[in-house]
Amino acid sequence: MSVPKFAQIKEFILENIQSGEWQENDRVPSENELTSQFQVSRMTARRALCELTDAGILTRSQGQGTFVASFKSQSSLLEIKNIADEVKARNSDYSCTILVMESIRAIAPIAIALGVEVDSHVYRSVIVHNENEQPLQVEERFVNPALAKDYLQQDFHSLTPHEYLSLNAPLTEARHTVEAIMPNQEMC
Amino acid sequence: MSVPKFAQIKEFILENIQSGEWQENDRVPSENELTSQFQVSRMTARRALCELTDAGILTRSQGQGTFVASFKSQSSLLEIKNIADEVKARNSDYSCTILVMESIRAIAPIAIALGVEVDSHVYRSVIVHNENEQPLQVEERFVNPALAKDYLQQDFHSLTPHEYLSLNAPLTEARHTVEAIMPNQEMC
DNA sequence: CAACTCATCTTGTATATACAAGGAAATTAT
DNA sequence: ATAATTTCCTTGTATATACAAGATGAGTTG
Repeated sequence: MSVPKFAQIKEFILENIQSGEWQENDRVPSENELTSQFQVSRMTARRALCELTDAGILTRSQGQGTFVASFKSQSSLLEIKNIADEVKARNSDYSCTILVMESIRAIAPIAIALGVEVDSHVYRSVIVHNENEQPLQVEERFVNPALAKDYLQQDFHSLTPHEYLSLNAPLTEARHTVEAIMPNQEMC
Repeated sequence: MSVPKFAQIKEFILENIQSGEWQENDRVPSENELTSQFQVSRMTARRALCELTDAGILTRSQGQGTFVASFKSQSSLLEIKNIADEVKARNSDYSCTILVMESIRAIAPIAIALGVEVDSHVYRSVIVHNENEQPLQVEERFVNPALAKDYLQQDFHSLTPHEYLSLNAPLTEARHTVEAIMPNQEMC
């Protein structure tokens, strides 16, 4: 058994998503269906689904099924989730504050780093990560809009769904605070 | 069964780490030991260990055992790992380049955001995340050194251990490139 | 028609079991 | 004494099974 069965099923699912066969929010085969299709036990099919869910590629809902996660709610959420886990392991509590979330014109160095033209529009976010109420990190991010069209919506959406964080509950106790603030007042 | 058994075991392990009872790289109880201590099946004990491993709190090695992960290799690595997963799901390949990794003196707005004094030392990193060779995000990070003493070593170390990424293999195909470059040439 | 119950499908938790494979230490053979 | 083998403990993969719990729709009942 060179490549484990559960990994084969994961590949199968990933390929269907990558090819566009299964779109966002589409339903993917249930545990029982995968059990039949791949001639494996339910636990093995389940493992594939669960690991892809942990990775943020799928979402699951008891009684309903498993679905392709919307790409919007990936990058930032996962990141926050894992930073939260780490902080929790260090016996702390986590929170973050979004200072800035905007679209700006790229100044030269940013444009060069992103490979876009100077003065073209890029997305920018500034987030403060707090540990025990104390600011731990200031994270500034510039995003190439050509490659991530809905970055702004993505992060704005990722704040409202308190549900998502509730799902990953036991370890995650992240708290989101939105404080839309004037841009460009703290950099340069 | 209000709180699942596997979650209780996770809590037990986390508490021992948080209290300092189990230090970094210490060995934690094996699946069989947890099975006896908590009177659960091996699969349940295993689940607790695996989930904490996925969260980056533990590391496992076949034949050796399960150990408390060193905190150094957490935040940045996990983050990279998950961004990599996301990019993979979008049918892309991922790489990142560390442009800057340094200790600087905080200018006013950064100092305020981090709650430290102006001109005091803070850590700063600039990382470019690439998708299909194209720069997707520029991520700049300022870190409060009082709360994360080894941030610089942390990220420098996180580049050499190619092993870590190999472990999380199936989904992760991250590639690290270090290009130590002069600081402060692209911001302001 | 409305409300309720029930069957059914889904995911979630948990167990017992089996074998494979890696690592380390004790045992044995050279 | 050194080298090879064996043994044991560890994690990794996989199965079959059981019951719980959420969601949905069909059917029954009022």
